[in-house]
Amino acid sequence: MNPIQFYKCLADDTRLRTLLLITYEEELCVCELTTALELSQPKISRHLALLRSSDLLQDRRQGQWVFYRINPDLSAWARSILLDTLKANQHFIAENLSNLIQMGDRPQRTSLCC
Amino acid sequence: MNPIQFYKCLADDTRLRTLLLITYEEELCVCELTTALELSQPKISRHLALLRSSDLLQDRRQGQWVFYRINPDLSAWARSILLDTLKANQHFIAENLSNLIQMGDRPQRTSLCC
DNA sequence: TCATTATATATGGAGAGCCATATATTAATA
DNA sequence: TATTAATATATGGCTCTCCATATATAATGA
Repeated sequence: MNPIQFYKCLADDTRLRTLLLITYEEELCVCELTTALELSQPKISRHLALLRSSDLLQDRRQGQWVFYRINPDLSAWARSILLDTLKANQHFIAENLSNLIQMGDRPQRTSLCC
Repeated sequence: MNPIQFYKCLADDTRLRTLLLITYEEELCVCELTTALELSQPKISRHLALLRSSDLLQDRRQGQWVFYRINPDLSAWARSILLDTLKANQHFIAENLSNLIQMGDRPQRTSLCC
């Protein structure tokens, strides 16, 4: 992971919040992110596309929903930095997490095992 | 330290190299940076001014030279991220460090103590 | 099964604002 | 006067955003 490209991804409000929320929640779909961030769906989708094409995020479709998670192949140091940033800045996404918790009708994840 | 502002500072080639070089060398002056990065002096100065006004760097004048170092009041998490980024990306600044080592007439630091 | 409609997500194109750079000049120190 | 560094200005390019539209899946009814 090229550090410049990595930090360009983190240097935008929408993208950093998205990355920290996904780091915290492990996996989120587009409609959950639009609710948490209170932003339009095309805007979210655009930034998700950038994060996907930069190999920071991985997506999987489940029915009508597309879920995003941190790319498991992302460099260890980059993953560490996301975690450290989250730990030191939990207040930064507090309101977004609150929006998420209050959201009704969150899509069910199909369990990946068992 | 606001994480967005912090990552905007890191999301530029000149600035990230500057920050990592200073993290490694502890303190560098503008003319050393121009040699290490092979860039024009106004370009370096402009980025240094941004890093200073964002409270990532601290400057001190010694004679005709101005030395920059990481602001000791920078948040611990932000300093950690600079260190971790350096550790994981030493190759990224290898050529710049090599330029610095080969530089003749590097200004003498007056020792701060003793 | 087929057609229709609704929901979820992605993308093309255009406009606006921001940022990095180059050049020229000024300031400060020796 | 020479060296080092900072700043002012103009310009080009990039990126964020918005709107409209396209695509994909699901649900409903005939």
